[in-house]
Amino acid sequence: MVDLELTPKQKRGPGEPCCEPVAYPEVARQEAERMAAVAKALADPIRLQLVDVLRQHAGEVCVCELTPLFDVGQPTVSHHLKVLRQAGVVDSVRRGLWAYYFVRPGALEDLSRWLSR
Amino acid sequence: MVDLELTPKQKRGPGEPCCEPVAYPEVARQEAERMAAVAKALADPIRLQLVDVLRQHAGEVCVCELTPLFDVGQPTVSHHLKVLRQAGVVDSVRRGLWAYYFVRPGALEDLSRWLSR
DNA sequence: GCTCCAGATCGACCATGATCAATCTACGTA
DNA sequence: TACGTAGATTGATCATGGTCGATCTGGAGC
Repeated sequence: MVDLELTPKQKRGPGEPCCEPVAYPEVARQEAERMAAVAKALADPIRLQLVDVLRQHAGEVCVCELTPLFDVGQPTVSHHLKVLRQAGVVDSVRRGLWAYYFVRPGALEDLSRWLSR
Repeated sequence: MVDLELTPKQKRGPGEPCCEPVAYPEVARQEAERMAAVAKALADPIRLQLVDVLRQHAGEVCVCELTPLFDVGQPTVSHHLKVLRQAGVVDSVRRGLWAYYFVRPGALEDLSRWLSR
């Protein structure tokens, strides 16, 4: 055990070391930032419920079926879907007048695996 | 296939049904809201990096080692740790002058499993 | 007692984000 | 062509949240 040279400010009582020095490599930082971006997209109750509904109906769900599930207006649902789409969590196809949303395959896997390390 | 009775506003072209009606049970809603609370706590880059650092050093890490890892002030780091603690993601013990934080065992499992469900 | 330090809390400031009313854009139908 | 509808966009409002400086708390040492 090496006796680290400490300035008076960092002086510690004998037998009371603070803890091991901690390093946080840049690679881990960048991965964490990507995970945080996905987590941010999921950090709203309505958005998480949207994802839940979409994946339970494997395939596509029309926006006109999603909107009445929540007591917010249609523009708000549209906004939340946009946030999810920009985060790469969901995608959509237009067919006629209607827009169909679906969870992008594997979109949640990275975060799930990161969380369970 | 039952021909649903539609008001003129919901009238659809023949051969162009919107999609299957969607139900979202209350139980699923509540679970989603709990998941959203955890996701919210993880939705900040600094907080996710804090979690990352803590779990990589299995055991405890002193706040005085965490603070210099980020270019925000000490009160801000303290704030983020508080958010994580209130969400049940981390916990802390005080020992002497120092506070040691650690990831609560299994704290991230629920969200991870929900995501990969 | 007093002083120093680690960490938490407070108060204020500012940026972000959720929401809605109104409008716009396509598309389908008559 | 004109009209109605699904959904996206705009702009404004209001709440939330990240940040910092200053202060407070409590333990350790003198």
